[in-house]
Amino acid sequence: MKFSKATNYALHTMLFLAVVPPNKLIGVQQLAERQEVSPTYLSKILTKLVKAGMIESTSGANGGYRLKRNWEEISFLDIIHAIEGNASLFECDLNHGQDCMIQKIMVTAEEKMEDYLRNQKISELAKKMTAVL
Amino acid sequence: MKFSKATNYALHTMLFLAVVPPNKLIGVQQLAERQEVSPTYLSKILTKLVKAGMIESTSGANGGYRLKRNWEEISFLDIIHAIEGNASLFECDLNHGQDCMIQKIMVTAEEKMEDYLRNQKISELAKKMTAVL
DNA sequence: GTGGCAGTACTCGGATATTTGCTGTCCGAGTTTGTATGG
DNA sequence: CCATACAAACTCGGACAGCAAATATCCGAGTACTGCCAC
Repeated sequence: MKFSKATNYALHTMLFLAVVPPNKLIGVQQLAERQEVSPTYLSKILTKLVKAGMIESTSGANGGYRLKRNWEEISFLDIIHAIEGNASLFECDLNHGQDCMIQKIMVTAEEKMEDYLRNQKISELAKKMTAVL
Repeated sequence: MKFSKATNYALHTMLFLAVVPPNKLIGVQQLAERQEVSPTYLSKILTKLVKAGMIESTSGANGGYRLKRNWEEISFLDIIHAIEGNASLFECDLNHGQDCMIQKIMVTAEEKMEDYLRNQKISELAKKMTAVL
């Protein structure tokens, strides 16, 4: 029970793209160097973010990634779901009569966390970061 | 990022022990049958609960497990921590200057979930279960 | 100078290790209860 | 009738096997920019 490193890379990449001048293309190389990760592995993570519609890529020389429009609405939860999937954190597959009370409590707990993460926007954090500089 | 099956087994076992007449010893066999799990595997999980001081075991014939005193205070969070450990769900091991804002947000989110689970006592749930019967 | 051509710098995607943690099994050892056996 | 021995029913703990997911690497293919060269 732990968030994967991939999620961490995805969050940091999104934050970086949000801080950098918008519409500027950033290559995987540069993103990977900042996080000390192999470019090929990071690119697989970014592919998920592309498919989730959060960023877009342009190939070829001087290519790279950048945020898509309405990126300001993207929350932490969106990014986490894009990487980890949308499945519930807890699933009771025991077949004990009625629906599982334990399951219900666990799902409710999970929702508490998600509620918070849904309100944490990458754009808000980016604003705070630039203010410090 | 998922809760392990072991956590599910632990929660169900604790709930069962809380519903059954107190001080009665229940063998691993019986507990394992109810959850369709191999007794040897379940015993490993129960060992963790013993070390966490939630239940106690007596060996030998007619031996088994039972709850310890002050079990009524045991929360879902206690059980989860006993099985999954106390480490934070999210750890940013990148060395990027100051402490990581992303890490802070993730930890706060985690605490939202934990706050809820800390208030869910096994004894409360057991009370509800018996009321239904 | 301008149109094509090759080289370069990228991303994309699939295939494939490597590692790690969860799940599960096996077995020997210790412990308690119950039973049988022998004096 | 009592004591001792033995068997049965347990838990305990370590060692180990299997498996799936996360992590990471490699490589071929496609794509866009740049510069060069011939006409």
